[in-house]
Amino acid sequence: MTEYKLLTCDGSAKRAQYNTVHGTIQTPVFMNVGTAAAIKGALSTEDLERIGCQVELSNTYHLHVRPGDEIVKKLGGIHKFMNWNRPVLTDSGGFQVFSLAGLRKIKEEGVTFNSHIDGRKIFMGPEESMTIQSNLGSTIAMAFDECAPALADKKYVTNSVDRTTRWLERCKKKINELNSLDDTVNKEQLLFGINQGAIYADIRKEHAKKITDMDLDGYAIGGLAVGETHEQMYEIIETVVPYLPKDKPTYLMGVGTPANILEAVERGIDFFDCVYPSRNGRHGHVYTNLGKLNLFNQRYELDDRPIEEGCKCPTCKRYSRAYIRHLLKAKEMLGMRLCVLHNLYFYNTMMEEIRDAIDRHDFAEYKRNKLDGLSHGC
RNA sequence: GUGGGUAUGGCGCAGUUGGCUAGCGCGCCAGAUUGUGGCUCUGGAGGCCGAGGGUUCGAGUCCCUCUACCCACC
Repeated sequence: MTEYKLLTCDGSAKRAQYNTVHGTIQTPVFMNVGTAAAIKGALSTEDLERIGCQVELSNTYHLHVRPGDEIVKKLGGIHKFMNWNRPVLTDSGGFQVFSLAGLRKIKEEGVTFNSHIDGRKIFMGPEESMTIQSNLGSTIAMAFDECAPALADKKYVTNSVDRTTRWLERCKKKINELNSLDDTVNKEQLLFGINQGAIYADIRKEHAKKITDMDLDGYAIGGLAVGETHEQMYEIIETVVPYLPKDKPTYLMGVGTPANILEAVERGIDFFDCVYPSRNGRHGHVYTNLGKLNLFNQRYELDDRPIEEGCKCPTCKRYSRAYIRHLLKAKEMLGMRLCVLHNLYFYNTMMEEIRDAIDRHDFAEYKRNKLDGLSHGC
């Protein structure tokens, strides 16, 4: 059922089609981030269809603490729960080990957190993460990893990555067991492994080789965009990608700006996700082909133009910068919603343009022109 | 009309027994934010301290007059 069909290559850039039980994903793709089974900013699944969202990303940890993965399972799994029938990728909770630092204790078996909702102690290891993701029934489950800080020293990173590798073996074993159970929501749930190693090329390389040998459904590069420079990030992608299988999807986790995405596609990445379009949208920062605008700025007070002339998103077809600015300043929910709709449409449309450019073997030219426009503010 | 109270940046307030370039919250103007806590953080602009006079080396602080507003009583 699952098949990664490589359609075209343009340099290192890949154009592929990924067939899953929940439908086909055209790559390169940007996954729209809906941590708690919803895109923040009051977007509905109808909205997501309207703005070209192919994959929605959701989060293991967040759904485990609320409403509880058992509840989602009883309600038929995350697709039925959200009323979204296209692919869903669930992040493993591994990143929360890193982002909720201070609230956690890492051991070989797993990690003890304090819930950010009510403070209660939660234990999560590879098996727990896989069980939760299985209960959710997402299309793609992510391995439970540790995202070490970019500035961590080499010794710490070596130990951390070794443990992440052992965790990955446990994830694989567990998901195979879960997929073969009778009452499993999605018996064809896929598992992506995650490459780690901070900014150390040799650790990254070794780790990439090891996880590739484990023959997983896809491969992510994690632990980037967490404090290192853009140049370091691009170098690491160039270091790692050659060691990952060509006939499997690659996923750069948590990245990034439109410019980051263009650079990473050029280096062979298929999947992306980032909170920027939604979080920035909520904060009134909107993307255009001529740079980013901050709609809170006073200069838009009397600006009756759409966010971007010619944009076909639901927001730009009807509403002005001045009106959206007013909504944002008045803290009206509609203000955030209109900005998030526009931003996700912008990202999804950019990915479509990228796919077309690769199809035409014209990616380099497309990228140059796009970056030239974006450089005004992105 | 009488008695009491209050006047400090757009709004709400602090300003100790008079003592260096008058502070705070909100708002405003900008900037951050990369596998999301609708959060948070960082800068910045803006005040002849109601008006006038006086005491003092020195007054937002003390005294006098006036003005505006608030409360009570007539």
